[in-house]
Amino acid sequence: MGEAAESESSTALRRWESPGQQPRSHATQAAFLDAAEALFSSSGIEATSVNDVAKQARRSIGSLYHHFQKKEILVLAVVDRILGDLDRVTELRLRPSHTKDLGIPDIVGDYVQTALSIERGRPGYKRILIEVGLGDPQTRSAYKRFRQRLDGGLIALLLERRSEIGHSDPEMAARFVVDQLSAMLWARLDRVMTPTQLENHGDADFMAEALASVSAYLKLGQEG
Amino acid sequence: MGEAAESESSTALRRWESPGQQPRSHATQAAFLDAAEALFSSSGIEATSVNDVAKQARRSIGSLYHHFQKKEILVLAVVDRILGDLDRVTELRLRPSHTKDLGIPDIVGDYVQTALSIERGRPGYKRILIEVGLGDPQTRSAYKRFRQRLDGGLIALLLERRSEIGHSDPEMAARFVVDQLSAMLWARLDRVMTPTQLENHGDADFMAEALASVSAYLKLGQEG
DNA sequence: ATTATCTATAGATCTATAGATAATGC
DNA sequence: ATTATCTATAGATCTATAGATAATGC
Repeated sequence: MGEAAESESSTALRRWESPGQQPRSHATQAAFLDAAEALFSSSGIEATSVNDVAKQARRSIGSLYHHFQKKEILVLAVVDRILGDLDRVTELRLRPSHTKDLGIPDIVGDYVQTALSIERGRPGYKRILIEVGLGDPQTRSAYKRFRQRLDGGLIALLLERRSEIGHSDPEMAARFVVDQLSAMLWARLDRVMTPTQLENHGDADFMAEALASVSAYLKLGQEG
Repeated sequence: MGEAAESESSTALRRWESPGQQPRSHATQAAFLDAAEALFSSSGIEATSVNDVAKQARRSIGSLYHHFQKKEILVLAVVDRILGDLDRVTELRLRPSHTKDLGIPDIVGDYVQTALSIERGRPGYKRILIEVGLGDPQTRSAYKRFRQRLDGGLIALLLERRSEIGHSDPEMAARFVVDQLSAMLWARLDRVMTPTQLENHGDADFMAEALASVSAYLKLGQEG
């Protein structure tokens, strides 16, 4: 639990950070961030007024503006907190100690389960990232950096096990597989606007078919 | 070419439809719809004011409200037009005459190409459907009906060729494949917030790998 | 003395309407 | 006579600030 550990690898941006000398500041800021994140993810950012946020946080609008100079800065603070949390979770999962001695199916299974648990633990966070990212290049690239670390990490793990892969172009095949998995996960977890044909099947069925697909496409266990 | 044809199969809702007795009404309404769709898809609906729409359409705000009683009704009209157009395109593609004598790889290739051309011909339409759908169950179910017709159509075509499929559960496998393809297409076409590992590869590479994956997973040509 | 919080409100949108003017079609 | 369009603006938000009051920490 070294606090310094996150400083290097974080894709978060920390574009707000008020001086905040009194301890109660942290509780208040957290209350505003919690309220904002909840309202933003359920109703959208533009549809949420700063007064809604203050009301939900049981604080005044004046206090909100004392901590966050503009609505935009509150929004970016919410985004930063989300990206920072995601970084921390994925950093743990990608540690070599977690993955050594595992074959490709286990690695892929772990990736799928991590993704499912992240999304279910924080439903709607992507809605926020999308709404902000559409207008803010910095958020877009911060999110891309996060995805690149996560997906790039999985690709590296797959290519460390290239002896298991029978596909004639393992580099491209690994990238294709990562695209395929993350796209399907996104679709499966967005229950609002992306209907899927397998939504009546449980995670176990989904996972089994995903592994079968990856295994067949990569030609696992048949050296090329 | 057969105006009555669309009435039965359309998932569109036609919830606005002003009387519009004068011919010029149609041109004006189209100008408002064009302007609204363009602004909504690039800036978002909430961020676009009705005044922006009127300005872009080179008409007055009063005229806009003469044709569309509220902003909400303008929004729903834009959505209806999109869904109606999508219905028409996919209806053509799913005609039996287009698909007979084709094997599964050709069918899948055709599906992928149709999807790519739809999205590229109308970039950003999904942003509108998502923003409206998040708040409006009717739009959500209309879009789901459209997707169900399209994906269900592809599944039916695959299952008509079940003798080509070696997978032990062809029904589930067909559904999985459709989910997989549409998820990847969505990800590939959303260049804003969904980074992909294959974005530097052209459509030909993407298509080749997608077909290879489908073929390997379904075990095409190896009777189960 | 400094930081945090609150109430009240100024000022900037944005939606929607009223009412006058112009174009269309019987 | 009816339909379509325009200008001007009322009324409802919503963001952000001013200025007073309360809590904290040296």
